[in-house]
Amino acid sequence: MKNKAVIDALSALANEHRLAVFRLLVQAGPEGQPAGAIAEALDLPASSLSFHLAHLNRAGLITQSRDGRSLIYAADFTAMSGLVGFLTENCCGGASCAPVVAPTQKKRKAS
Amino acid sequence: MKNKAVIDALSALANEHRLAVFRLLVQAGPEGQPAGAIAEALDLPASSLSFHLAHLNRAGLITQSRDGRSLIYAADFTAMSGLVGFLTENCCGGASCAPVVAPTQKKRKAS
DNA sequence: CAAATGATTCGATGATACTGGAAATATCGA
DNA sequence: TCGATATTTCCAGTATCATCGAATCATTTG
Repeated sequence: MKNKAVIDALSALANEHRLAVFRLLVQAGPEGQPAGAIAEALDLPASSLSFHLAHLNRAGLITQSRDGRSLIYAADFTAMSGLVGFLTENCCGGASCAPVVAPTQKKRKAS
Repeated sequence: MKNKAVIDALSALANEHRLAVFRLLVQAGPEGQPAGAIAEALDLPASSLSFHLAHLNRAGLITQSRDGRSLIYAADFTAMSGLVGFLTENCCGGASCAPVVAPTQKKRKAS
């Protein structure tokens, strides 16, 4: 994964709404969701959502396909794993990060 | 890791210079590097670098400590692993991402 | 074709981020 | 204390990002 691609992906996810969209699509699985459903679930104006979807799409984190009038968006797991791979490569690859990742199972309800 | 913290970390890394700084510090290891050395290595004006270091520090990705006149910055591996943990939790936790992460080893240290 | 529907693009506005020189702060050594 | 060194803070100017209503585009249906 190129440096530029990593930055694009990071800045795409570095936004409240886009992170929410992405998580929603990850949960929705490979079948994805139409834009309208996302807008309703996240309570976002259509034009705003479209802006964010385009951003995520440009960054390669989600894919777009048409089904009739609806545009279906789905998370691109390959890109996601590439990003995580890049981060772990630069963090855990050499050092003390890896062992810390696993125990992150605790479900805390911090505000 | 809270949602807000994740966004802070992502947006901190979503910048060419800050990502470079962070990678440099990761490579530098727990001992870190003084601001001046970072500025020279990355060829950044002191005031610009200071801005970025403050940003990374606010996001919890790096730590600051003083050694004489020098301020030493070091990567915070815990925060980093928290971020990676969050991302994998939302990606690989449920699906097909995990298997892709592991094989990302071209040059690996003795296991 | 025309109407209805799902979604994008346009455009103006406000907010936030980045940059880097100059001035200020902190520390060390003589 | 003075001067040199390491960094930060201040400030302004510039650039980029986010918002969302209105207009537009694409598709289906009658």
